[in-house]
Amino acid sequence: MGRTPCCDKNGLKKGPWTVEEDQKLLDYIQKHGHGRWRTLPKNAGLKRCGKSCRLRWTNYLRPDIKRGRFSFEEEEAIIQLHGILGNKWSAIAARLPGRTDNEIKNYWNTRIRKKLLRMGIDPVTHAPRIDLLELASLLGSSLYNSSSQLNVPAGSLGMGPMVNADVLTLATALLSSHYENPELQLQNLQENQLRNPQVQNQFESFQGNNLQSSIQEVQACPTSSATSTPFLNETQLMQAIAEHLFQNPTDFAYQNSLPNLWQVHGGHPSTAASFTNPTLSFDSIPSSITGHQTLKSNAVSNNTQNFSFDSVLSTPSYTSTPLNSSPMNYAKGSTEDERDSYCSDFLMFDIPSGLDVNAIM
DNA sequence: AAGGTTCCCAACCGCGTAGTG
DNA sequence: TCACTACGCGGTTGGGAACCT
Repeated sequence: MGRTPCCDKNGLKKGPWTVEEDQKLLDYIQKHGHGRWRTLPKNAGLKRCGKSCRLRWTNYLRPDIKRGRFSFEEEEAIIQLHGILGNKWSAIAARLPGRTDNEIKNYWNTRIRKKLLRMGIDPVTHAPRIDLLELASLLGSSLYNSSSQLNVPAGSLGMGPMVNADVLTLATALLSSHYENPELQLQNLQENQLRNPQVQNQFESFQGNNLQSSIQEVQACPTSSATSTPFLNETQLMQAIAEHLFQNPTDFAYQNSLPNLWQVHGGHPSTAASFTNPTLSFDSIPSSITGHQTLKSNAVSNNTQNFSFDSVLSTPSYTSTPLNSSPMNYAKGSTEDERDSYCSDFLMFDIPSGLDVNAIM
């Protein structure tokens, strides 16, 4: 019973690989293939366990490994795929030629994750940070309350909504705790929302709209959309979603997210007059890929037989929303860092006007 | 220059699961 | 069906590099 020890016993070596070890492993695999990893080290004359050899090969020695910095396109693809697949690093790596799951995982944890947090995006859900959204919601509702209480028309001063003192106090508290401990703040607010049905609906709505965010990410970044991104065209994106649903048949958030795509075009299927591109529809996804009749039936029930990702991706209405217009673009980064700016361009969310998010961030 | 801190990434660990007898 | 092996995956860690004070 039990698992056989890997490296701990038998005097097997651990830690960094030497050049000699690399050469032995390389030579052996080039001559014989890796075969059984378990027996490889013995045959190759290495004092390593098979697991260590496999890792060294797949993450470093494999000839098709691409080295160096991740390109903009790769980073964009990772974010898109992570929004669909979550922490399925191997699945993400499978769509990024030459990159390993370990490399992508490290890159996510050390760079992208932090970048998203800086931009107010929750790296787990890919939704806007709930704390900031709630603040916006509070300020928005205060507009209504203060208008009635003070009998001052909204925006009558030409500088956005009036905010009462209580809301200002709450906002200050929110923001200060956000700066002190953003992670904890997010957690606390999410817990609060679970006790607050109204906000919970908002939260679930955002979770369910992850895919929508992904679509906006793609379309809102014209220079990096399907035309220039070598990794994720619309078919690949659809396939990734379909695979995700196939593997997670109870993931209602994603099932719901598909019809929610209509909201991109005005919130209702009937308004989607531009959805006429016949080249890619839900019906074009083989059931063998989706494994989910519900995926297709959902689409059909929403009159989406002509639904096309292309139409979503290429529709200019969202891509051209100017900065500082209403609804204002949330998470529009500054220009100080080109990469950040680039990234923030395809992570845009609507926030009521009158809230200076840049000042908060 | 030196010590401390943070960042980054290669490698490890343990679990889940497919395959096999 | 069960026991076991082998592999692959995702989370975590350790140590060197880079940066800061």
